[in-house]
Amino acid sequence: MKSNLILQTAVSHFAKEGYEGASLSKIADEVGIKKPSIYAHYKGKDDLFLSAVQYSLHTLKAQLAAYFNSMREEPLESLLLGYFEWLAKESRDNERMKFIIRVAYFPPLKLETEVGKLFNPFFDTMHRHLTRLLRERHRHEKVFHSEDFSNAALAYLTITEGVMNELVYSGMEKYNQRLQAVWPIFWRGLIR
Amino acid sequence: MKSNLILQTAVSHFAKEGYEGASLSKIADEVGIKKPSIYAHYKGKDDLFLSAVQYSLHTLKAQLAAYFNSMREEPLESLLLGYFEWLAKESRDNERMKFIIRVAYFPPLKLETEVGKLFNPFFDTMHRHLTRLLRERHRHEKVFHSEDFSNAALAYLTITEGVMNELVYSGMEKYNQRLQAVWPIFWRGLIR
DNA sequence: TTTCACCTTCCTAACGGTCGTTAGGTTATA
DNA sequence: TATAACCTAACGACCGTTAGGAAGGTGAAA
Repeated sequence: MKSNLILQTAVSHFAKEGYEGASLSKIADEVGIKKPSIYAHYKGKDDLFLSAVQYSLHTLKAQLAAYFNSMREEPLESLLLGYFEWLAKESRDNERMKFIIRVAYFPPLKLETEVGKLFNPFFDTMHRHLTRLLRERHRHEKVFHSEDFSNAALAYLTITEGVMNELVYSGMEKYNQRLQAVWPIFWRGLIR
Repeated sequence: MKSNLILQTAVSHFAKEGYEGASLSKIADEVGIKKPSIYAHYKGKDDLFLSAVQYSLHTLKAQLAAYFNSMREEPLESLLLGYFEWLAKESRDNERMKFIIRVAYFPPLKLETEVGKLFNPFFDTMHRHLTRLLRERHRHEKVFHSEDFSNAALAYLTITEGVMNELVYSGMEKYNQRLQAVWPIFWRGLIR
């Protein structure tokens, strides 16, 4: 499927150079075709970009579901902390995570609203599922200091983003450093 | 000073469109001059961009020093929490903060190393000053759970970045929401 | 005090290059 | 035979940059 190869190459280029910085010529070069051939698969640069966003979010969603499902039986702290390791492992080689973060924070101005329409439901779903997870765990075993699970989930997501930025920007070492700094404090503040 | 007006306009454009997306024509238009006139003040786009980074970091550094100095006598939690309010107020109208964050996380590829040379000392200084502040406060009054002040400072900075991203991306409302979610947990985890 | 050279700042015009995109044709697959 | 996938060629638009010159101010020499 050439169309999919174009998409993945595009993700990598958009991640590294941004929407404006990436060029269809260079994407086509890496795929091994000529620039106009891209138009046999996508309507234009915007279409390719939005398809890349959609594809990336869809893939991430599936991976997240798989992770949380596989950790269903684990203790809560292993699950929440393991998520960070999982994120690091997942985003080490592939550039999809970097692309997602870049687009979330700095979408191209002219596609801002359309990007938002793709992202906002994603974040809301994340928040909702996490809130439910915390609440259910608390029902079986009173682990938390507060019963405001929505805010606890939001706090967790905030920290996720904080260290994830460090991951895409400064690499694995500083990421682990940050994680080890912030997690004990956060966890201690969270539980009873 | 026309040269300074160009610089500030450039900051605003680079913040909104990124290095590749911003164009010298549009910057010149907003300043009220023609594009080649920029070359009377800066050697080229790269020079203008790096000057903008330097100027922004220099200004931020001065403002930070002023804030922490003015809060010298305040209780620690007021100082640390007030910093978030201060950040929000400072970055509401001006685009300098957005520019700084964007450049820190997604510098133009070809200027990556030079940008790093400007940013890394800045973050290191922040981390060092904050560590010292926490240690000194603890000497006068035992407030903290742990005595690893370096990691506590790092955790604080991580949270700062996490919510600050929310500020530049989603605006004031979601920023406050996140801050109110994460702060009580963080503070509870930090103190004895 | 005038003159002249110099420098800064701005301009118009134009350069080569890259961008995204389209037209139109070829080839292979279904 | 129709359609999808690719090609070459070329389009207009914009990019950063340079050349070359006009205007105005500054400061030293006459």
